[in-house]
Amino acid sequence: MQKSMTIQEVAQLAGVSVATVSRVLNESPLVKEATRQKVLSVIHKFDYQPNLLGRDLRRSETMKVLVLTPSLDRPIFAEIVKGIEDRAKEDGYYVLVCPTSNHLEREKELLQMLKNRLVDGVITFSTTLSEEELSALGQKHSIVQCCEFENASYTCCVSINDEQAAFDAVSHFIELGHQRISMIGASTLLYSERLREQGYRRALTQHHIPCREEWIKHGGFFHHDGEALTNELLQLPVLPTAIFCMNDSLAIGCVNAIKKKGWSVPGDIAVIGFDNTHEATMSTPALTTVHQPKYDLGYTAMNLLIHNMVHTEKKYENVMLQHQLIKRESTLQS
Amino acid sequence: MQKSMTIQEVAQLAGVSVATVSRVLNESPLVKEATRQKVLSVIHKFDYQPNLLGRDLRRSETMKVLVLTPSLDRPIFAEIVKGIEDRAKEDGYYVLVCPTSNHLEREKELLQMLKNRLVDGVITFSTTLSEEELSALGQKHSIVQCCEFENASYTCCVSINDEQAAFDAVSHFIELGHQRISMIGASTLLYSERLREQGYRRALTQHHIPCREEWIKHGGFFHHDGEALTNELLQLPVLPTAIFCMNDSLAIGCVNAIKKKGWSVPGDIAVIGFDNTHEATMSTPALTTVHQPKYDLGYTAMNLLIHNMVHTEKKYENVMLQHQLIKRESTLQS
DNA sequence: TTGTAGGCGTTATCAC
DNA sequence: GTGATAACGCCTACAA
Repeated sequence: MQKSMTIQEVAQLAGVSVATVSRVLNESPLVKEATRQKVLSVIHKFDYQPNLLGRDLRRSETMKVLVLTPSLDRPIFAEIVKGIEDRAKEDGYYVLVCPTSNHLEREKELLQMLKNRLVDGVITFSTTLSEEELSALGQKHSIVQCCEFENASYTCCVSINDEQAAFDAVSHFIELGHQRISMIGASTLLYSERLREQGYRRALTQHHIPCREEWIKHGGFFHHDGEALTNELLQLPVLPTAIFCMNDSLAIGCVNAIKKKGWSVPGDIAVIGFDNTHEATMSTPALTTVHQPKYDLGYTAMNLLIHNMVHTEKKYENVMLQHQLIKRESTLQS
Repeated sequence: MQKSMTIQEVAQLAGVSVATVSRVLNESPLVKEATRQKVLSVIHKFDYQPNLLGRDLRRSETMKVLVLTPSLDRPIFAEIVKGIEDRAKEDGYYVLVCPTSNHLEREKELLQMLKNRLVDGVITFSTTLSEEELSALGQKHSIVQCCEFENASYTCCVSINDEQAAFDAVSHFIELGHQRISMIGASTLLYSERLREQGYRRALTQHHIPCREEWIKHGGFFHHDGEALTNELLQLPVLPTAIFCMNDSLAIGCVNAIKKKGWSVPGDIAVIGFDNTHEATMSTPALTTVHQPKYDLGYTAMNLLIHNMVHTEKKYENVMLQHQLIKRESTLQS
């Protein structure tokens, strides 16, 4: 990059001081209209672009927010990020998305940006940080966890009530007469998934249905994981008649595995997904699934983050938004 | 944020000058091991974190690269970004992903970060900028277009040969005996898509098959777009026996629409997709599709970008990587 | 209403 | 080897 114009040169060319140029740049009302025009004309003539590094350093804020996402190809994130961005725009923040691949080292590198004052705050979907690390970070900096979280003090979180959502889904199966209900998920490391498993167990217990450990499987986030896990289930001596999946991608893979065996959904086995992404309606049969208010989750998370970035006394709170069970063909009473 | 430790305070506590601390920070070899240890012990004791805004300002480089993507929920981008990130890591660059929603205004806001020296370079998938704007920008700054591009001077681009790729796909249909071949895509505004349409027409012409304009449809990127477009096709008086789709999501929607009408793929209508994302193998039938070397595209794009960020004499070149037609069930000879 | 000047936190060029 | 010190580009009291 060749060296570019500075506020000094603009000042000189306009015959005013740098302070005045700065005032014009920041739309200060205490600049005479005539000088303002003079300065603006120079700015436009030479297409002067302020170097915001100078401003950021001086103000010690960057108006940038980092969004840490495990991966870029999970459909649920796209809409959450929309919510984040819309709220960010209201206050002029930049939103920067960085995938971590769920890799601890990578995540720490990215979190360095916060410590190094390169960004003002972070929203994270699922962290690999320990409770202590997160608490320590949360005391000094602004961090909000979204959807998925590590339960720690000095920490903010916006999510749905995962336990209840799973309870609702499994209860729906039970109401339809199912007794042999399986559950497949991505990873037991996820707090949200442990909560959902609790909800799953509570629903079964409440209806005096015994819980079979071999019907609970974990293995990944994607289509092929759902297919693989379901294939494992389908080799069991006693087969489930219903499968509760931790996200819609898994559910699609699950449905596929069942169909490949020549069985039908929901005729032979019913399926419920999670998230209500657009995948859910593209599947045949369309998926019954737990709707997460994705846009609102993002918007709310950013809202909380902005509060904490702006005020010195942070609030550390867990916000829960409403979920909803969307009933579609994959659990239709036959 | 409470005011945090600076290099000055570290210097004082360690009983050395700021210059020495800076040297330690930057791993300069000309520091005596003893003083190095003294400084490091202070740094660790107080968990000093350098404010990189100061460094960036001083060095006038940020080691940050912006990736502009139309949306976050297009599976092809995830893997391209992996390639970008891996190359970036080799030279210590941060990669920041920002969705533009294909919205010109948003894109310009983001591009401001480049002009304002908040990032050192940009990789963009599809821009809404005009040829002139892009050329102007490309002269002063480092920009690489990836996969999708606006054909302008002072511009870099990494992609496959879209025209030839489409030609290959359609030729495959023709070899299988198809004569009534349709094509559905996202938007005629995309340069890549116009190229692919040329390839489509060339293949037909070369085999003396007339081109029917009503068999070419455009309307969006996603499943539901593919379904809607296919439904339009299926209402035509003369139906195609093969449909070439501009991406795998469209193809999945296309297959779905056909199956919902009670027809079979490839029995009644054969389908080819584009990109070879993981969706392609999850569909039933699995999709024949044009493979793009996604990771390599990203890696190569970042490589070129780094060259241009580092050297003052930029190279403006268009790199084409190899595509490949992957044959699967959706075009299987019945 | 405008200008002067100090400082944001760091690096880099000198001397010593 | 190490230490002053002048930038980097901008903002903002304070003075005028």
